[in-house]
Amino acid sequence: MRPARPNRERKITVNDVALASGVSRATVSLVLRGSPLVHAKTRERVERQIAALGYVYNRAAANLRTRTSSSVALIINDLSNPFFAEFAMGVGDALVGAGHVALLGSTGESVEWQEAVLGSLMEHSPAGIILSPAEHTDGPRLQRMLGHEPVVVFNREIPGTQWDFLALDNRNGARLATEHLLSLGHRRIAFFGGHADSSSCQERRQGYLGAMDAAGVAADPRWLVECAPNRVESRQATRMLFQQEHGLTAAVCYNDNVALGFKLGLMERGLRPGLDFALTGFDDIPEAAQTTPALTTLAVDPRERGRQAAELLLERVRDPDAPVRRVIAPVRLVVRDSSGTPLHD
Amino acid sequence: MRPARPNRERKITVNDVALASGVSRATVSLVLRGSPLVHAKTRERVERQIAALGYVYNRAAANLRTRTSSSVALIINDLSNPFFAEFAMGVGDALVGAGHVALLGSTGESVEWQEAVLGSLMEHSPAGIILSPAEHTDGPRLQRMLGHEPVVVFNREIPGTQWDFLALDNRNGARLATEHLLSLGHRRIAFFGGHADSSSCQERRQGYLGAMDAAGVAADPRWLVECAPNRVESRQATRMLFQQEHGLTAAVCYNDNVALGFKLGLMERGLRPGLDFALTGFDDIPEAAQTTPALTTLAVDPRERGRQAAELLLERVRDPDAPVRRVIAPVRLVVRDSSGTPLHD
DNA sequence: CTGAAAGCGCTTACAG
DNA sequence: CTGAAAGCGCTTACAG
Repeated sequence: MRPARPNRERKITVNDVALASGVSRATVSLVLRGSPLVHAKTRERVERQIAALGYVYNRAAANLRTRTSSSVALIINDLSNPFFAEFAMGVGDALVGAGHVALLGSTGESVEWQEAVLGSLMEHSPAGIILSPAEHTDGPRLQRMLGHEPVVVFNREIPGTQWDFLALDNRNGARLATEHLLSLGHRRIAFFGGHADSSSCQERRQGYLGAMDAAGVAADPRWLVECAPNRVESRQATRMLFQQEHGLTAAVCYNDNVALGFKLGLMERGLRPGLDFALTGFDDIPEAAQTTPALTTLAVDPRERGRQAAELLLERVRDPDAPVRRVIAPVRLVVRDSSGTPLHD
Repeated sequence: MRPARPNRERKITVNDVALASGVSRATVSLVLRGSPLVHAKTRERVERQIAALGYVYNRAAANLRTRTSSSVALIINDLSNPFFAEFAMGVGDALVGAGHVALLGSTGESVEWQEAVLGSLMEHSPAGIILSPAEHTDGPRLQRMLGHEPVVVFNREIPGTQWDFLALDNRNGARLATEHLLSLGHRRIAFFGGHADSSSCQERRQGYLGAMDAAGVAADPRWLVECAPNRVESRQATRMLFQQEHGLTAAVCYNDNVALGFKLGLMERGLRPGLDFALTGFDDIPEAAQTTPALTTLAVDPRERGRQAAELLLERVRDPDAPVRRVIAPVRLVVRDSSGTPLHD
């Protein structure tokens, strides 16, 4: 509610353009909106004045009059993660293409901050919200806060809400990774990393367990290791896995960062990734291809997901009564050195 | 200029709140803005109705009336780079704290796209612009386009413009890195990576040359190697450096990504980073601490830079006539394994 | 094809 | 302390 400072110079308005080109405001407005009602000569005259005066369309005023909005709130739980940064770029690109603009908010995985940011963004009357929610988001509370606002939820399901949802095909991705390791001869394969209470971790574990089961391999529950989805935690957590003698030869990691941390953990105890121990990741971050050995992983194309989220939201804005959608985006296995060559016992 | 769809339900306005609480619109407005003119009893009554009706303040309408703006355009050349993503988070945080919101645009280093994005964002009447410009931005053209709009330029100088500028202390950073390598006994030190026509590369090279000069070491011009500031290019470019026999023992790299690519290049030819060859980076991206050996680099705190940029801009908005500022943010040397132990010839 | 008038949701002097 | 009125920059029926 804090007021900002007014601009010094008076802004050029449709009025000024109308005066300068000798027509009414209404006509200028029609020209701006590309109406065919205006005579070509008149249009040309008006457009010349628009350029000459340096007129800038005031979309906020137009939106107020028409009770529309040309902005979309984009709330990202962790923008410092390249996956989400790429997603944000995709959203931004698609919105600009549709004449919209993204209002950016980042929450740093804090539910409180997320609420504050949402409150602030709501006052700018976005046409809708694209939300990559913070962990442990309170669904019903959020639902109450946002009312009938069009919302697309990305990546992480929010229990107790009825919004459009876009996510990766976590289950199939983990299944593909596991099948790949199985096909190389591995049997004692861990699933490593992620928080067991998050929907994406659960889905990936299901994919892993499904593949193990289908191959007739009994997965020891102790092969499911939880850890925060980042490199530091993962590196440390490898210790737990190797203190107990499980005889593991491979691991399906929750994501690339976990896999890269795991790799460091392997190297610390003298194991060579890809040779002594096989690994897979998830996300295909740029580094996956750059590291040595290069990381076998699942490509998820976050930029394209961003575009997709923007389109889903714009559709929802156009048709608020359409049935709620769950879109599961495909992922693609990218095989690289880290999963090694066929294993022969 | 494409119209969006109107919301279905009529929005709750100050009028509704006034009616429900039996006061005038003006009084509601005063309550919203926290004016002391309103009687405590009245205020309470109004606030109860605000909550009961679920009224949401329409900041766009208020801004229109007061001819102010509570948004800031944030244009980032490369959001997929964690450095800029962190910067964007810092900007966002500081803006939310000041009751403002960030309109996000990313350009992907394309000057054309940058112009399109700016044009689109300008129609939303931002209070000002924080611009991390694309390479080869045409200064005078941009200046003409943006007129007297408050602008803070980040990271990369735009020749031919007169805007506030925030950058890292590139010269001193490179100097510190070079001095560090010198202190370990290195003499044949390359400066590796970056585009020679970019201001930040020029500054870093100056810091490097200055330190070499001060140490009485003549830097061979062929030790200055250009390459795009990313890992892939850098890895390839190491070839050129080692094809010629320079007898180099260390390199100051343009940034961390270049250094990490360089490291891969070293390993490909059997050299051990930190043991056979010393390295430094610039930025202190999270990976710098995680890689093995950990990378000696310069910490630049991009999140804090974001906050700083937001504050600079808000000051500029408040006082458009204040003298133009050039703020050079300090950087801090972080010594890690990649620069190795003292060298004895 | 063009113009006069009303109104989007707010704030702000100005009276009372 | 509160209310009536004007106006921010636009668009949109409605006449002409």
